[in-house]
Amino acid sequence: MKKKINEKKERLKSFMKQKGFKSTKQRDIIANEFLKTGEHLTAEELYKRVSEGHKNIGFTTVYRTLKLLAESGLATERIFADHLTRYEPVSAEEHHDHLICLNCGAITEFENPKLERMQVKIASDFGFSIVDHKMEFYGYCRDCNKDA
Amino acid sequence: MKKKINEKKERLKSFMKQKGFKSTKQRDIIANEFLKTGEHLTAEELYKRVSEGHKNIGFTTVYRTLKLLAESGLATERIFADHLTRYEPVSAEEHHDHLICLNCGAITEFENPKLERMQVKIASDFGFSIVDHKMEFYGYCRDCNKDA
DNA sequence: AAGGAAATTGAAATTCAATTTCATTTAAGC
DNA sequence: GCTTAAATGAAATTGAATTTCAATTTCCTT
Repeated sequence: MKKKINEKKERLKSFMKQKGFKSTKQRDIIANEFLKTGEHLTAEELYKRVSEGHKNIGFTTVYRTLKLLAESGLATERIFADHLTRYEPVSAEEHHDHLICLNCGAITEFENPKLERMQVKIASDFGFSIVDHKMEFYGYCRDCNKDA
Repeated sequence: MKKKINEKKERLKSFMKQKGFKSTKQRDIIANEFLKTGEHLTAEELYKRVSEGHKNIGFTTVYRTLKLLAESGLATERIFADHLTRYEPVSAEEHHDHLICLNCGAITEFENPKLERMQVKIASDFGFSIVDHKMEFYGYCRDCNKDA
């Protein structure tokens, strides 16, 4: 797990070098916290986490670092039904989709190759070539079903 | 087709009565244009259409009428990758999904019962009960593929 | 049909996340 | 160490979405 994060940090470093971007303390701290956390965070949420330990890091820098991570391919921007922009570390794994609990807000990821294949087929039947897709289920998770 | 629209207008009327809302010229005109158009329109777009023939109708009223239509179950709010809120008349048909062209912006609808069933099954494997779901394909449509 | 309470309208103001600006600070090649 | 181009962060700006409020309209009651 730690290995993977270091791998990603290396990838970020080389991307930045190639683009002529500088490596800074702030970016290191922010990227580290983001990759470590591995959740669907808004810039605001990541800012809160980061600034707990580092009161001198500004929101703008967190925001821009997330954009940078997205540009370098280490993060993906996602917008769910609450309209907020969230960021998620990109894994080497397959494309995945999301289950979103309307009660507790938990976001669960899943992947299903069979579903993926079906999607590609449907699209091609329309003469449509897929670049990306998005699929979200909204409902109630196991825990919240239990409580009800 | 015209029948369906009238049916919907009836539905709207009874919803409004029940809720104690008043029927006005503006609402009639806006709802009519919206139901007639049947596309994925933003409030801004619908406002432009409506105000061509009725220069005295304000944007706010269009906006509020769309919200009202959504409340009454005659429209659905949708947000695609451009982050704008669009409204779409609700049809009696099955749930449907969207193909969105990254070049020309065309939004094509499709439905696939087999896919739906698969989705329900996947969700239930996670102990998840689905209330709603959203699926969007981003890519290039037949026409734009041709041009390239 | 007139009166009046309550809802509607629409221009303007406000909100709020997202993004940009700009003066100051910092990183990294020479 | 010096230089300069990029990075930082507080504050300002943007733009869609939403709310406010005075004037208007609907519709219920008489």
